[in-house]
Amino acid sequence: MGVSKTHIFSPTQNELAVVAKVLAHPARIAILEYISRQDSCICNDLVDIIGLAQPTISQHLNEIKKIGLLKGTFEGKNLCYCINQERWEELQRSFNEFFTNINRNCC
Amino acid sequence: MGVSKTHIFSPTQNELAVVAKVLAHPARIAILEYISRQDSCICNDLVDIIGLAQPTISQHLNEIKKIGLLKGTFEGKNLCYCINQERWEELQRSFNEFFTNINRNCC
DNA sequence: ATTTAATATTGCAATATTACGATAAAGGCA
DNA sequence: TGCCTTTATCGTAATATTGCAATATTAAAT
Repeated sequence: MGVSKTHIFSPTQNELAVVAKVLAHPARIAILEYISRQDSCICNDLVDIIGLAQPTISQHLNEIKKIGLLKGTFEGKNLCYCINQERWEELQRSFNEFFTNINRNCC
Repeated sequence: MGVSKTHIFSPTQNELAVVAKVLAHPARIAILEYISRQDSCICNDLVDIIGLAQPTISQHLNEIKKIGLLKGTFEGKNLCYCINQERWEELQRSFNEFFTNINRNCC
């Protein structure tokens, strides 16, 4: 069938999976890393830096935006994307909780 | 084209993305959580617990195994899957490093 | 108002993922 | 040996993802 049966899993499990899916592409990892390295947040050169076509970059940015990780504001003609700090720390906590809650003392 | 252009990204970026992709499905999150809750590591009831067909569970286990997160050993008739503690901690460090290295002081 | 530059959207092709029925393989047990 | 139970693999259908060319949109600049 090809459909994820999300309804049989808990909200927590689904949310973690959704966030992981956004991180599951090197371009999106690279985009996040690049934005974080910028002093200002003008990022209209992502296309040149990453090496993917402009529509593709736009789509990846949209995926990242969907989980609330980007705040976008206009600065003149150009769009300015920044990382949403509160959301970022929230996700960091979620992942860390997931990793530490797993009991590995077996075998 | 539909192909991830992995060659234009760094090994670190690709590796993080590969691991995130494994976590990007609620069934695999649920499987990891279930295995971690077991005292022993006999996990032949995953099919009943998760609610997916046996071949599907087998495939998910295989995805998790591919990134080295599972150690499998035979115990009589049944296969025993356990979490690979060293690998688990390694991935926890990778994710934590990624999350903490991102500079969010902008906007 | 027209041009220019940056980003978004649409449409489509190639490929990947998800899921399961059918079947195979392997070990334990009668 | 033959049967049962458990896990793996194959084949296939449905859907999702990735990527880009073409086009649309938006706002600044001329």
